[in-house]
Amino acid sequence: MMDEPASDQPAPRPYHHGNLRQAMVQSALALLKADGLGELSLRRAAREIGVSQTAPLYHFGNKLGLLVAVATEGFHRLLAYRKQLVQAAETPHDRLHAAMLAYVEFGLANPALFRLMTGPDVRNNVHDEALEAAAGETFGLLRDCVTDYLRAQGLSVDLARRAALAAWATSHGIVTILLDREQSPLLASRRPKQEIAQDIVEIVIGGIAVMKP
Amino acid sequence: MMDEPASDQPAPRPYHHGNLRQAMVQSALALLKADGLGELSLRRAAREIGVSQTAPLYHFGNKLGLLVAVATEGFHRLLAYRKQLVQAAETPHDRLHAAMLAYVEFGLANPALFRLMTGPDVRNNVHDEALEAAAGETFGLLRDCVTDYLRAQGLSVDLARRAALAAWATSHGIVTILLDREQSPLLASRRPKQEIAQDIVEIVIGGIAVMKP
DNA sequence: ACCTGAACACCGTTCAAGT
DNA sequence: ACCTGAACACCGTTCAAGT
Repeated sequence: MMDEPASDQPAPRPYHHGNLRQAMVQSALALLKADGLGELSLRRAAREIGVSQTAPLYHFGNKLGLLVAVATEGFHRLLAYRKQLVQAAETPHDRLHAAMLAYVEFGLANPALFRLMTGPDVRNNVHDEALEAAAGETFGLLRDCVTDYLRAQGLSVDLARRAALAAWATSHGIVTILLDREQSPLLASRRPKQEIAQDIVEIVIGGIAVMKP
Repeated sequence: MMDEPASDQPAPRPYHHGNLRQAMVQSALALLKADGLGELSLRRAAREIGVSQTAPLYHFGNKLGLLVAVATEGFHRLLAYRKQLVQAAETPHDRLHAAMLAYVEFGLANPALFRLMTGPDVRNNVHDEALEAAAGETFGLLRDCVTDYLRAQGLSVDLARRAALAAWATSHGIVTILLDREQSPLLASRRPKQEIAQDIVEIVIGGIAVMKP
C-alpha cells in the first residue's frame, strides 16, 4: 500500500531495475551507434543506465554474454531488412540481388553493430542457440534466393550450397572493405558505395549463372 | 675501454636496448601467433622483451603505432607469398586464381595477423605511408592479374578496376567467414577449407569472364 | 532473485626523471 | 636519443554483502 510514496523527489531509483537485461542491450546499441565498438564496455553501458557497474554481470555472466545478446538483436534486424527487400523484388534475379544488397546496406548503415555481429569474439568461442537460430535464418533466406535463381536459370539445385556461400562471402567482403577503407587510395573512385556494391553483386550473380557442376 | 666489464653476471641488460622497435614488432607477431589479437598489448609485448612497460611509447607514440608497424610487416609477407604463387602459375586464369588463393591461404595461416592487418583500427584513422605502399602493392598485383585475364578473355581492360574489386572483396569475404565460423552449423560441410575457397574463387572468375561493359 | 561496493589484476597514456 | 618509474583513469571479473 505504501509502495508509491507521495513524494515529489526526482524518481528515487528503486534498488531493482526491473528489466536490466533489455536496458543493457539498448544501452549497448546506443553506445555502438554513437562511439563505436571500441567504446563499448560493461561498466560504461551500466553507468549510462544508472545502475551499479557490476549489476550486468548477473544477467550476462561476462562481457561476451552481452555481446552475444546484442549480436542476436542485430541479426533479427538484419533478417527483417533482408526479408523486406527480397519481398519487394519481382524476379528470382532481383530477389537474389536484394538479399545480397540488404546485407551490404545493413553493414554500411550500422558499422559497429555489423562488426560486432560478424567479428571473431562473438562468432567463435560461443554456441548460443538464439544467436545461431537468428544467423541461420538470415543465411537461410539468402540460400532460398539462390536456389530459386538457380532453378530459374535451368541449373541444378545441388549447386545451391556452393553458390550461396559465394554470395555470402562476396557480400561480406564488400561491406568490410567499404567500411574499413573509408578514404583509402585503393578505392580512390568517387563512385557511391552502393553503386560499387551493386556492381560486384552483379559480377557474382553472373558467375553463379555460368557455374558448372 | 671499460665498456665490457669482465664479469660473469648473466648479461646485465644495458639501459638502452638498441633496436627496440624491431624487437617489439617481432614480439607482437609472436603474441599474435600464440594468443591472438585480444592478448596483444603494449605492456605485455614490452614485458616479453624485458624492457620497461612504457619504453615502446617512445618508438610508436601509442598502441596504434605498433599495430601499424606490425600490419605493414604483414602486408610485406602477404605480398611476397602472393608473388610466389602467381609466378608459379602458367596461364592468366591460373595466375588470377593464385593471386586470390594466396590471400585466402595467408589469412587462414595467420588469423590474428590477418585480422590486425585488415581490421578497422589499423585501416581507418591512419594514413601511414609505408602501410599504404605495402597494401597498395599487394592490391596492385591482384589488379595486374585481373587485367591480364581480361585481355586473355578478349574483354576490355577498362573493366579491371571493377573486376579487381570484386576479386578482392570475395577473397576477403572467404577468409573472414572461414576464420570466424570455425564450427558454425552454417558451414557444416566437412569439405576442407581450401576446397571451399577454390570453389568460390572459380565462381567469381567465371563472373568476371562474362562481365558486360 | 536481483543488485551494490570494495578489491584485484590488467590496460593505455602522461610526465618527470634518469642515462 | 633512448629508457625508467610513479601515477591516473579506465577496464573485466570475483566475492562478500545488502534488499
